[in-house]
This record gives sequence, structure tokens and C-alpha cells, in this order.
Amino acid sequence: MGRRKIEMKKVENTGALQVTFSKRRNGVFKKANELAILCGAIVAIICFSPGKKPYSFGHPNVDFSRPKGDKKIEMLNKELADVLEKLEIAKRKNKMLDKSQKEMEKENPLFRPINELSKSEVFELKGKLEELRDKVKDQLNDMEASSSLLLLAKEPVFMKKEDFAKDI
Amino acid sequence: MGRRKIEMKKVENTGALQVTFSKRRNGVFKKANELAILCGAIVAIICFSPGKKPYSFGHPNVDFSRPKGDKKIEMLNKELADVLEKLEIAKRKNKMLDKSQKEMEKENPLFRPINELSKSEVFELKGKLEELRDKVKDQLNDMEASSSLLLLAKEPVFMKKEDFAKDI
DNA sequence: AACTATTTATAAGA
DNA sequence: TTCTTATAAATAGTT
Repeated sequence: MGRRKIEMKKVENTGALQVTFSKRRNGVFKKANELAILCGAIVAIICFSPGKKPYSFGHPNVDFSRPKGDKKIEMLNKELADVLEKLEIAKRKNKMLDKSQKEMEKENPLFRPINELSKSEVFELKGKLEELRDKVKDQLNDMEASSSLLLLAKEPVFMKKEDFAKDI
Repeated sequence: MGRRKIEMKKVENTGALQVTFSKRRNGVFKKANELAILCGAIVAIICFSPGKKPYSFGHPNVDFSRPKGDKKIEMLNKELADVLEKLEIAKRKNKMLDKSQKEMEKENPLFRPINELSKSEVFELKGKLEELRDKVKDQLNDMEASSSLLLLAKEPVFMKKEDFAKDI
């Protein structure tokens, strides 16, 4: 599409690479914009330059910044910390109960099994919750990793209006 | 770029819309592929057709299908269900303990407060966990929504090899 | 950044 | 849908 046909392989000249990336990135974004307008389609693109700079395009109203997600993860962790703290309290209470229990056992040995199970339940539950917390973390991390192309775009760069305006 | 210049506004004819979307989607994906190859860039596109069908393109190795995510969410839900079941068991145990407690109270009234608190802790914990489960669900749903363009692409459609081959 | 010779994409037609 | 082709648009190399 120019003075001569080019080979479809990586451009090695660093200067030419920058220029080619810039020109073609704009070309792709422009085509995507036309697709969105002509067809009423939702289109999102994100790409990383050879220098790993992120650029994104979205139509309509696609925002790839991620402060929301980060805050939510913090809140989720806080929530779990609260639950775990409650479990610690419950555990301590159970210990107290256990202590008193020993006195009780002297009078009524039948109580023992029930209390023991109840106590181990709480411990098992704590373990479950800790596993769960880690799994939730991993889940979110994995989701971020697999959708990283979108979510890592901290600095979205949309095409300049005047570049699109030519076609509209 | 064709027999005649077209206006940059939504194509109203339904048949023409389908054809235009299909042709131009392929055009955008092809350009994106060229950008990725020529510049060694990472490029990801996802778009929804006028009929809301998702299509995606990724280079290199970007897979937007989500069986992994779905399985994880299922596992997460199962995990939570297990924890809640354990809580139900603990709750029942506590009820039994409570029953026996009434007999105990006759002998030792001091036990009552501790047991009552322990029981309410379990209830509170159950509530917390239910909240948490919903929050985790919401969290995942929101992340999917905000990054929905990627994650909702259940049926990624990559360009046919032969279409790319022309250029490579 | 602009220019322009060419290649490429595609709108309409078959 | 798939192919053909006249024409519009993108862009490689140049200035």
C-alpha cells in the first residue's frame, strides 16, 4: 500500500519501526472506528508498542483504566480480614469454653464430644476460609492476567478527534 | 474503498449491514495482524456484531475463551457452598449444645453467656460469609462487565489461516 | 510532518 | 455466500 510492497516480517530498522507502528496503529484504530460507526458494533482494541507502551481504542465508551478494580480487591481483602478476625475471636471463645468444659467433664463426660467437634469445625472453617481467600486472590490475579491486555492499559491513548473527524 | 464512497453513518439495510460487518471485521483483524507482525507488537481486539455475537483477535497467543474462568467461578461457588454447609453443621451442633446447655444451666448458670456468644458468632459468621459470597460474585461479575469486551467472548473467531496466509 | 506512487481494502454487482 | 472489479483509502518510501 505504498511505494513498494513490503515483506510481512518484523521491521528491523528501529526508526522505521516507530514510524510504521504509529502509522499502522492509527490505521487500525481508524478502521475499528469505522466498523463501530457503520455497523453499530462495540469494538475494543488494546495494543502494546514495541517499547511496551499501551494504546487503546474503544467504541462506544470503553474505559480501560482500572482504579475501580483495584479498590474492590482491597475491599475484598479487608472483608476477608474481618471474617478471619471474627474467627480468631470465636476460636478464643471456644478455648475458654474448652477450659470450662474440662471442669464440666468432671460432672458430665457426655458433653465432651460435641464441644470437641464444634471446636475443630471452627478450625477447619478457618482453614477453609484461608484457602478461599487465597483462591479468591488467585482468581482475581488470573483473571487480570488473562485479560491483562485490557486491564494493564493504565494509560489509554485514544486517537485524536481531528484524525477521526476527516472521515465523519 | 469500493465502487463508491460511502457516508460514515450506520448502515440501515440489514443485509448490507451483515456483509459490511463481516468484511470490515476481517479487514480490521488483518490490519491488526500485520501491525503485530511488522512491529512485534501485542494486539488484542474484541468486538460485538450488531447481533451481539462476540469476535476476537489476539496476537500473540491471546485466547479470550473462558472455560478456565467459568470453571474457577464454579469451583469458587462450590467452595463457598462447602463452607456454608460446614456452618450449617456447626449451627446444628450448637443447637444440640444449646439444648444440653439448658440442662447445664440448672447446674452452672455461668456457662450460658459464653455459649450464647459462640452461637451468635457462628450466625454472624454465616451472614458474613453469605455477604462475602455475594461480593465475590459481584466482584467477578463487575470485573467481567468492565472487561466484558474480552471476557464475554465465549466464541472467539479468529481469522482463517488462509486469509492471513495471503500476506505472510 | 507532508507528499505521492503504489498497494490494499472494499462497495457494489454478479 | 463467494467472486469479481472499479474505485476509495492506506501507506512505504521520499522530501
